[in-house]
Amino acid sequence: MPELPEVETVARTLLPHIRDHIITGTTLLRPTTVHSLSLPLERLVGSCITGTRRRGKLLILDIQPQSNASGKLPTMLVAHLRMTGRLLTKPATELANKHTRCIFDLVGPDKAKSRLFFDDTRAFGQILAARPEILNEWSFWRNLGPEPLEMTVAELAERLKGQRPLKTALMDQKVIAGIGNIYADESLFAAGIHPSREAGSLTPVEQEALLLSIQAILRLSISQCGSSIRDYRDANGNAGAFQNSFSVYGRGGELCKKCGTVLDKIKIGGRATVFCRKCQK
DNA sequence: AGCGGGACCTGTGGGC
DNA sequence: TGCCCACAGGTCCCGC
Repeated sequence: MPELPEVETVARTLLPHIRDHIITGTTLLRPTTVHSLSLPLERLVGSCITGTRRRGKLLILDIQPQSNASGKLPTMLVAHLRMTGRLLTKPATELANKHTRCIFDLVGPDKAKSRLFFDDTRAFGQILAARPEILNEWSFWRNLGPEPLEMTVAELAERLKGQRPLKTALMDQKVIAGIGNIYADESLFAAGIHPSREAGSLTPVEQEALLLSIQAILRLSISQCGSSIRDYRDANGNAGAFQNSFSVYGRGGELCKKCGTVLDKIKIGGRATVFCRKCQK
C-alpha cells in the first residue's frame, strides 16, 4: 500500500526511465481515473517530463511545454496511487491489461519509444494534470500537512490537539502528509505510545519521541525501498523489503518482538490497529 | 467538532 | 472443491 516511503521509491526509480521524455500520445481506459479538476490528458501531448517528486503520498511528474510553444505553461501530473496503483514504464509494444487505467506514449532523447502505464487493480487511484495554481483548488492538496521528514516537534505538537485517538490524527493527511496504516502502527510502537491515546495528551517528551520514531521508521523504510504487502512495486517492478522488518503491522496475535507479549489487534477509526499493551503506554 | 459507517473497487483467503 | 463473506486499503461524504 503506497505510503510515503513507497511513493518516494517510485519517484526515484521512475525518474531515469522518463526524464526528458516527450509525451507523444495518451490513452485513457477508465475516465473516472482522471480527477475532475484535471486538464484533458491529451493536452499533455508534445510536452516534456522534466522530473519526478513526491508530496505526502502523491507522486508528481513535472511537465514542461516543448521548446517555446506559446500558451503552454508548466504543468504537474499528480498521481495518487491509493492502495494498488502502479506507475511503470513498459516497452512500446505493450498493450493495456485488464487493470490498466491510462497509458502515456513516450519518446526519449535517444528517440527510443516506451509507454508509461498507470495500472490500478482496485481502481481507487486518480491522476490530475494541472498548472500549479489550479492544484490549489483541490482541497486535498491545499490542506496537505507538513512533510514528516521536514517537520519540527513544535509543528507536530501544534497539530496534535484534541481528543481523537492519536493514531487517527497521525493518519489525517492534514496533520502530517504521507503516513498511512502501516507507518502509523510502526511509528507508535517504536515510540512506545498507545495508539488510542488522546492526540492532545502527549507530554513534550512523548511528542519528541514520536516525531523521532516517525522519521526513523520512514527513513529506514525508504532505505529498503518501502514495504510490499501484496500489490506495491516500484517503477522497475521490484518489491520493497521493509515488510520483513514490521514490528506490529499485520502481526496481531503474534508475539511482541521486544517483550514477548501477545500483540493486540483492535479497530481505531475503522482501521485495523496492532500494538503491544506492555510496550505502548 | 468529531465520530461511525457506507461507498468506492477487486482479489484473497478463511471457514464451512 | 466450491461458495460466501469478511477484509484490506485511503479518502470523501453523509448523518448523528
